[in-house]
Amino acid sequence: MATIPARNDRRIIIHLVCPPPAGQDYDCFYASVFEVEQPALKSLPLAVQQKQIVVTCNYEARRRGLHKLQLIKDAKRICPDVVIVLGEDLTKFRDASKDLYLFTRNFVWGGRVERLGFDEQFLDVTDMVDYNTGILNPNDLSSSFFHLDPKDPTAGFSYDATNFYGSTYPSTPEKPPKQEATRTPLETKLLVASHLAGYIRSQLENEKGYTATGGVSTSKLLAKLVGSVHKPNNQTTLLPPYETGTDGTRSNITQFLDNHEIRRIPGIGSRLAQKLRSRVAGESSEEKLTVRDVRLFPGMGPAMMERTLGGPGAAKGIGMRVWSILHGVDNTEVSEARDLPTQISIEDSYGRGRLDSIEKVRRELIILTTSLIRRMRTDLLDKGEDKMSQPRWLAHPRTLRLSTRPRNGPETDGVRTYNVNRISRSAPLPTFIFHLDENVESLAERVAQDHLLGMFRKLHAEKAGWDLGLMNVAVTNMVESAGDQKQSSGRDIGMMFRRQEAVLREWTVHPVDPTSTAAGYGEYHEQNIEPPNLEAAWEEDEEEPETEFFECGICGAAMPHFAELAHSMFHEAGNGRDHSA
DNA sequence: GAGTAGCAG
DNA sequence: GATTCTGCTACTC
Repeated sequence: MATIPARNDRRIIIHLVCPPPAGQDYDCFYASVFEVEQPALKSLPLAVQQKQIVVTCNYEARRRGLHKLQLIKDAKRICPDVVIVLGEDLTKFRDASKDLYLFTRNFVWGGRVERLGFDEQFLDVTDMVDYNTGILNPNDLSSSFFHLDPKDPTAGFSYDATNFYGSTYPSTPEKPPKQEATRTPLETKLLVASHLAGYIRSQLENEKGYTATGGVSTSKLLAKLVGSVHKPNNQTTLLPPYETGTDGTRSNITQFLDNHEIRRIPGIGSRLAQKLRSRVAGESSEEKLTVRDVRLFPGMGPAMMERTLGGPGAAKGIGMRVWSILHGVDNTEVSEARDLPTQISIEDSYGRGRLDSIEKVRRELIILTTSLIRRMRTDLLDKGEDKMSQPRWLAHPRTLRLSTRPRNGPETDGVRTYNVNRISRSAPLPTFIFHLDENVESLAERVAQDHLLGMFRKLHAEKAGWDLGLMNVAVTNMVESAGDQKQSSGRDIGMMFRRQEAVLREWTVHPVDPTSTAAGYGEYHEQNIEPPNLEAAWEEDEEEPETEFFECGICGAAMPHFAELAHSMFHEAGNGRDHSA
């Protein structure tokens, strides 16, 4: 038996899809947003259009034979009375998604909610469930109370802890409800969590008008997969046992995962599935491959997996990672709420002949950049609480990227048949883009004219002959603004110390040790600390920043202004003149 | 840092 | 298979 990493079954994770997918991988979030806006649409066949395509549609449309990624003209032929709404501008969907996310985050201690796309969320509810499992009264399970706030005994909801809320896998309708005494601790926690999932789903429906499918288990992988067992508008909890017993009882995880088609497993995309298929089923097999087929293939293990999936370009440790997920082992954390995106991009696609001259390109670049700057202003700008305070950039992207997709793909390289279809160029983002006193259109024109067009010519050196299917303008390489009082004061003292050390190292001259700079740089990455950020450098375009120095009254050290807060906290924490102490 | 690949909805 | 309009991570150079 090959080794796999131990599964961490101490966590409890809930996965929500909003709204529930109705079929295979069917997401109709966009359609739901329109329905919530205009409830009359619910009973009509509704399709959301982007370009020539139905990107998604509601249940009624689906019932009439429409489906995702269908051509508009086919949709109209099949269902002549279909209501078509335009969904190329994602603003509305982005806003709805954020609203739902902030809503669920209210319930979850520590804000442990991660978003996946617009319509999915992972909730790490370990602490809430542990707390509420601990206070269960075994003598009166049927009238339990779930505490949503340990400091407010009235906050929460009543529930019946003798049974799971919603469905389970395996479903056990024929068996009588188990007595609490016979439940394992894990089973009890999952049961309690199922009621929390049900409560959050009902709140989502009552308060926001969105139905959701839920999955409850101990990892993101399992919660997500089990959530799609009972759809729509239901939830499923993956029941223990999670381990294969010595007495031969089968792990429900293996049971559950084994029948899944390999491609359906999150993390196994089309490329990995293809590689696995050719290893296990031979080169040109059309058959659907299940997790069991792969797992039980003779000689299969982490090593063969690595040989199958590894190679140049592959992620490190891919073999072990995939081998683990086939056994239901996924110890990836639910990432903490992120309040800033790591990149923002705007793209549009173009029909034949729509983008075949530099003048057309220029016009489109201005349009794209206008949207991009608007998005930067809504997503990266802190508007300030009162009218007196100045808006402030929360982050400064440092890189501008232009991507295009030539209509027939780039030069076919003969070996690879599949379409690697985007090409891109990046450059430093001009800092005038952050000017708030200039109007968006004229900023966009400058960016397009003075920066993007040059990048475009690098991508497409030929003066003519190209015909582009897509252009995308992005800002990436986001650097959060440091020195913001609100943010800084929220951090713990340990964070301050590490920041302090990093800041000082950067500003200390080490003439004898040439490795010191590199060592300091490495630390930012290891500890995930931002390098010192010269805020002033971003504010003005051509001018050199004038760094104001602060002199510490305790130790006499001089430092740039941004280090002052960290430095004084260093002393407040009881440190004296001697920094080496 | 630049550019690409592959994952996701 | 790729079609839409994104956004994330991680690789190579």
